[in-house]
Amino acid sequence: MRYKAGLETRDKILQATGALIAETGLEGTTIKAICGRAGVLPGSFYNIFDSKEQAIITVVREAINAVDPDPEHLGTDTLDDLVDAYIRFTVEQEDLARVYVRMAVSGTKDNSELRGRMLRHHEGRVSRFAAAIGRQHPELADGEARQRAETLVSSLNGIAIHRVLDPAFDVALHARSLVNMTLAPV
Amino acid sequence: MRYKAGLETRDKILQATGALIAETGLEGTTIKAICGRAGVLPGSFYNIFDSKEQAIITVVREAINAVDPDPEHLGTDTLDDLVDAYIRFTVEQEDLARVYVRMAVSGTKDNSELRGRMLRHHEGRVSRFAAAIGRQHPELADGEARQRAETLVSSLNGIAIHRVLDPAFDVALHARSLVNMTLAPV
DNA sequence: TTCAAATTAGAGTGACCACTCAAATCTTCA
DNA sequence: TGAAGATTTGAGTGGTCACTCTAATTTGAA
Repeated sequence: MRYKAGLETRDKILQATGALIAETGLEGTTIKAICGRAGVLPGSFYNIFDSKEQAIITVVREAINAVDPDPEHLGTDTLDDLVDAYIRFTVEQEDLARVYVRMAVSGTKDNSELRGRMLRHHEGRVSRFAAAIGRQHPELADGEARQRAETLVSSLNGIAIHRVLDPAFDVALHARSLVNMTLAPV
Repeated sequence: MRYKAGLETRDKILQATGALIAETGLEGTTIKAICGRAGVLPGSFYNIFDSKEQAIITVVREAINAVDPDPEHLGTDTLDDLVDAYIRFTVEQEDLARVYVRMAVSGTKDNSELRGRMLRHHEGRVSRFAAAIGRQHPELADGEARQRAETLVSSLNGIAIHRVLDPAFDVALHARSLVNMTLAPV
């Protein structure tokens, strides 16, 4: 992918993939549908992406990065910023959020490739949450902040998933409640 | 299904389905595999179940019921009992837990059939959690107990899902921490 | 013993899907 | 401008899958 044409094709494919996920879920997002929508042929698709999965992962990752309150990882984000970004992704991109969850639980228990990647992503998020907690409450031991971050992030995942099931679920309310509990003194 | 033979076939199919889910995940759990393992032919399968999905749902539901601390819904269960049962299902039946989550997030946003059923199930669980919280802390307003139960159950879901991704994740630790936070005074 | 209904047999169906490949064409830069 | 390499073309492949259908067989109540 060194020429302009390749980049344009890539963009068209990613856009078509995102639109299809929103409209038809993962079921409707076939190679044929993606290519048809993007005005591209399967050969071109596979010239750029190794697999359908790779294209989908790219779409999700870019959407997640788009709401990052501190994309450069400068450590300037507060816990509220981080939680906000998380909620925004969940609420504004619910279709992608569903796909994200779905990828996480797909495959067998020893399908380590994708799972490892998601764990690393989760790990990074926990670290940032822990750092933000530490900044806000310096009296907290590092280990304590980290454990609270772990509980918080996993719990937020649960909130997000429930919202995927029930669009009326008040994500913000429960997220706030979790943050308060997390920052409460022992 | 009025004769003994039909019931036996049903059992064989459910057992084979459960075993296949544990061994190969949802991908390997095809009609062909189920029938082969159960020593049954597709015709028999479809004489008893309307679809593959129905058989899988049956397996999951029966496994969840099997760990219910109060199957008769007498209201004798404590919050710890409920959380324990939840954790047990997550840890001991991790393959089924993964399938459970997967079914929840499968399909499109308006695939209301299965989703509605799971929401009702979740709703029932929240009610029992709320009742247990109320029994333990009668000074709490009903609405408050219920909201805490909602946050707790959703958060536990998140914990469970993370455990599905990372078998080393200490579910019990984080669950306990959540319970403590939930029961803490405002 | 009879017979209607339940159950099994098992080959078959049609659809769909992710992905491939070799030839043709285009793009860039030396 | 030439040529190396990037990109497109698009028909094709091999496979899998959930599910169906009709005829044969078995069951159990009357």
